[in-house]
Order: sequence, then C-alpha cells, then structure tokens
Amino acid sequence: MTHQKDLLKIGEFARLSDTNLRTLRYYEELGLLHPAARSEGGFRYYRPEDANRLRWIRQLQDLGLSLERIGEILPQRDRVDQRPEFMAAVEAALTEQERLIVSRIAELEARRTGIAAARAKLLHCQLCDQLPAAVNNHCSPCAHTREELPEDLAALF
Amino acid sequence: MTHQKDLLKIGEFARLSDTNLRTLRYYEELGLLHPAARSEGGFRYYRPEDANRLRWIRQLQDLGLSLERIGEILPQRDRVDQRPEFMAAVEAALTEQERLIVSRIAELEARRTGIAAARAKLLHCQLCDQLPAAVNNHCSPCAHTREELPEDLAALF
DNA sequence: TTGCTCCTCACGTCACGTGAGGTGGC
DNA sequence: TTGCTCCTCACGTCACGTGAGGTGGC
Repeated sequence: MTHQKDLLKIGEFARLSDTNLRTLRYYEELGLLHPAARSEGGFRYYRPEDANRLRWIRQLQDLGLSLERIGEILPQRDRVDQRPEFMAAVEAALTEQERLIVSRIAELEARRTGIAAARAKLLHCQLCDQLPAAVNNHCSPCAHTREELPEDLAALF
Repeated sequence: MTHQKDLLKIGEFARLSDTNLRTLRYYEELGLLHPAARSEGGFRYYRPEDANRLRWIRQLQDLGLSLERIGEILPQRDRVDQRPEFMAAVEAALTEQERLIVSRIAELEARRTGIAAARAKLLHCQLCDQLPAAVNNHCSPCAHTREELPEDLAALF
C-alpha cells in the first residue's frame, strides 16, 4: 500500500502535537479525530495539519468542556457537502470558543484583583501579634480592624 | 452536645458554597477541608467562613492542579503555632496562584487573537467556490492565497 | 532477520456521581 | 412519632495511564 509521503505514524504525530498514543486512540473511539488513513496491518496515519484539530479539542477541554460537548460543537467534516450549514457550524464553533475565552479572562482578572487585596492585608498581618486559630475563628473578623479578611486570605487562615 | 449557633450542617454549607455532599466528604478524606465539628451521631458541622477555603480549592482545580498538588500548596492550619513558617506558606500560596493566573490569562489572550484571525479569513472563505475536503487537503494551503490557513480555521476545516 | 513501533484488550486511577440501607436531629 | 437530613459503604463514570501479549514496517 502506498501512502502520501507526509503522513505520520501515531507516535510521531503524538510527539509533534504534544499528546500520547492513548489519548489519540481514545479521541478516535469517541469520533473526535480520525486518522487520515490506516495501513493493511492497522497502523494509523495522520496528516500533520490535524495537529490543529487536536489542539482545538484540548483547548476546549481546558475551558472545562466534556469530550461529549466538544463533539457536539466540532463541525462534522463529512457534512462538508452541505456548504451553508457547514460554514455556519464553523462560525458557531469560533463564536462559542471566543465566548468561553472572554468570560474566563474576566473571571481570572477578578481573581487576580482578589489575590492582590489578600496580599496587601497580609503585610499588616505580618506586624500583628494575633495568630489565626480556632479560638479567634481564624481572624474572622480581624482583631484590629473588626472587618472580615479578604476572601483569599480567609481561605488560607 | 452544644454547638456554636452559626455552624452549618453539610447540606446547607454545600448549598451556600455551591458544591455537593460527595465533594465535601471527598475533600475531607484527602485532608483538604475538615468540618469545624462533628456531632455525637457523626454529623458534620461547618463554619460559614470555610466556604472561602473551599472556593480556593476549586479555583486551583480550575487552573489545572490535582487535588494532591493543592494539598501541598495549602498552608496547614494545624501548624499555625510555627508563626514565621505559616506566614511564609500563606504568602507562597498567594504567589503561586497569582503566577498561575497571570500565565493563564496570557494564554487566553493569545487564543483570542488566533480566533479573530480565523474569523477574518472565514469571511473570505464565504465568498470562495472551494470546499474544504480530503481531495484538497482541507484547504491547506488555501487555493487562492497559497498560504496556510490560520490554525484555528484549519482545525475546523 | 533484528529492533523498534504499532496493534488490541483490559485492568487501574482520579475526582467525583449515584444509589442502597440505615440512623440522627429539631 | 414523623419526615427530612445525614451517615457509611460500594459500585459506576469520564478521560485517560499503564502494562500484557502479539504483530507490522523500513
């Protein structure tokens, strides 16, 4: 059997796309990423370009989606003959990921602000003679200011 | 047995902190979050303030850490008597989470830029007569520009 | 032909989900 | 006392991790 000369066996494809064999086989089983070809003996052969599809899947996982949900969002390549529907599905997938990214960034910025507040308060705590413990309800509220601690500091005290 | 009047049973604590009973019991088993008290009959009683500690744990999970790693980062409350070490551990935990947040935000901003590039290219594709398919290597490279597609578009084509 | 890579089961793991069967608390 | 909440097993699930035992490919 002759193959296109730039197809990759699963090991090399995994190395290039920073995954491993088990994950690639599992994604195939779920219908998320199929090799471009199989040899007579059953060897999987991947196009190097499919590393993009793989990264797309991992990014959505990173944003908290299940593989089942990712399968729903990924446009079906075998329905490319229905052109307007396929193009709409591609745009919807881009829009959905952008929405997830934007809201995640907003969450993270808020968390970052919270950490900064905890850090500022901690500077005062360093000079304090109190110790957070069960007996003073872990400094909640603070013995000096009578106010609650910043949430991230209360989490650690 | 008399309890402080503002301790919460596991169900109410779970509702307030947006988790569930199984997760709280599992975190206790791993030594991440212990109830402030237990009744004679074995009922768990939580301080409402411990919702902060719980949110801290979930945020680190969200950033991709395993519960084992989170346990290593969380300052041990029972070692509060060693004051300088405890305070250093609190600061280290804040620093570590901030580091994770900042690098995650940078990743997400980069992804967002990538999505915008894919979107821009897709506008041209809408006017094109080609269809991404196996026969033209899924438009890689593009028949018009002879260039590779933006990665996020290649992922979907 | 040799060695490295790949194949398909199949059991293990992490972080819970989901009952089963029984008891505690206002 | 009744009903709602909680208790401890314990098996199930998702997304893989990790061998076992065997075969393919330059």
